[in-house]
Amino acid sequence: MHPALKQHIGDKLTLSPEHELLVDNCFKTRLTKRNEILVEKGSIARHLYFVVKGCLRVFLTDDDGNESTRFLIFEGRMGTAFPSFILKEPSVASIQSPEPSELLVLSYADRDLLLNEIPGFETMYRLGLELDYIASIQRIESLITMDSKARYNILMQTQPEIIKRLPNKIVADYLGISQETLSRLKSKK
Amino acid sequence: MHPALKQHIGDKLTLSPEHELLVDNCFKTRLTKRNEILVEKGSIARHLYFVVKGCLRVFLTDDDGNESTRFLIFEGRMGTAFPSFILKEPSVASIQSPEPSELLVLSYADRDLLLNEIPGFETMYRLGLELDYIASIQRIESLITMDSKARYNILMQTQPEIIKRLPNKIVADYLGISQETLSRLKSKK
DNA sequence: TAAAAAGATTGACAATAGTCAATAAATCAT
DNA sequence: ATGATTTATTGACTATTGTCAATCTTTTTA
Repeated sequence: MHPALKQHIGDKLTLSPEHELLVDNCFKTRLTKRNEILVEKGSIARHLYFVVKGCLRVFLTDDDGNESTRFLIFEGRMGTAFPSFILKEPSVASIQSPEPSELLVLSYADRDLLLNEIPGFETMYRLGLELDYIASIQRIESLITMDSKARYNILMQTQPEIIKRLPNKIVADYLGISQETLSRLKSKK
Repeated sequence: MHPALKQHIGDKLTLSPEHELLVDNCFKTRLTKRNEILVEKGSIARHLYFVVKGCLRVFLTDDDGNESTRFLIFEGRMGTAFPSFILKEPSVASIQSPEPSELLVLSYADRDLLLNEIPGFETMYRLGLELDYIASIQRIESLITMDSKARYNILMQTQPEIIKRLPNKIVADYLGISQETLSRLKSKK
C-alpha cells in the first residue's frame, strides 16, 4: 500500500494482510499535470481522490466565466465533487489540479466494496465524514458572520498553505470575494 | 417507538423487536416552550435531537448581540450543534426552539450504543450524514456564488417553510443578510 | 381586550465590496 | 534567458448591503 495512504489510515484501522492488499488494489495511482481537469462540470464525479502530492480544487463556473472555489484538498486528504459522487448526478462543480499532482483514485464501486468487506472501514469513513462536515459548517459560519477581512485573517490562521501555495485568484474565490478586494486586504492589513 | 421516528427510519433499516425496543429506550421525549434554549453557547452539546413537532434553530451570537442562524431543523429531521457534539468541545453555537416543540433526544453515549449494537445502524447514520454534508456544501455554494436576492429566491424554491414559518429576523440571519435588506428584497421582487 | 413587546418596513446615509481599466510584476515555455 | 502569458496591484467609479432611526404592524400576555 502507498505509504501516504498507510499514514492516512494510521492507527484508525488495523488491516490484515489480505485486507491491506484489497485496499491497495482499489486505489489506482494517477498523475496529473498543472491545471489538468479531472472532472468536467456536467459529468458525474465517479471517484474519490486521495492527494499524495500536489492539490485538488473543486470549483464552480458561471455563464460569465466567473469561478468560485468550493473546496481545496491538499496532501494527505481525500475529497471529490461530493454531491455528484454521492447522488450520482451531473456535477455542478469541476475538479482540477492547480499543481502537478499524484493521486490515489477510488471508484464509487470500490468504495462500497471496502465499506462492505472490511470491518471497521465504514466507521473510519464515517469519522472522516464527520470531520469534513464540521469543516464545512465552520466555513458556513465564517461566510455568514464575518466580513472579507475577518475571513481572510481566519484563513491565514487556519490554513496558511492555501494563501502561500495558490494564486490570489483562487484564494479570492475560495473566500467568496473578488481578487481585487483580496489584493487590497493584503496591502492594508 | 414513536411513529415519527419509525417513519424517519422507514425502509432504511429493518429492526428486530429487541432492537426496536433498544432504539425506543435511547430516545427520550422532551417538550419545549417557544424560544426555549436547549444548548447554551459555551456548553457542550451532548445530544442529538430528532424533531417530531416544531423546529430547532442552531445560531451564533457575537459580542454586539448580533445573531446568525447556522441551521434550522424541521419536523422529521435530526440535528444538533454538530461540531460541539462530535468534538466534545464547548459549542460556539446555541440551540433554541423558536416554536413550542416535541423532540426525541439521543445522548452521545446512546448514539454510540446504537451504532455499535444494531447492524445497519451505522450505515443508515452515515447515509444521513452524507446528505447533511451535501446540504451544507450547497449552502456554501450559494453563499460564495450568489448575491442576497438570488439566495433568497433559492431558499424560497427549496425551503419555503423557512420563509413562511419563521420571523424575518431569523430568515435574514440564516441568509447572512440584515433584516432590512431582506425586507427590501421581499418588497422589490 | 388592551397594553406592551416584538417584529417589519421605510428612509437617509455610510461602509463594504464589485467592476472596469490600466499598469506592474511574476511566472511559464521555448 | 527572454519574450509571452498569466497574475497581481492600483485607481476611479458603481452597486450592494449594512447601520441607525423612526414609524407602523403584528403578536403576545397580563
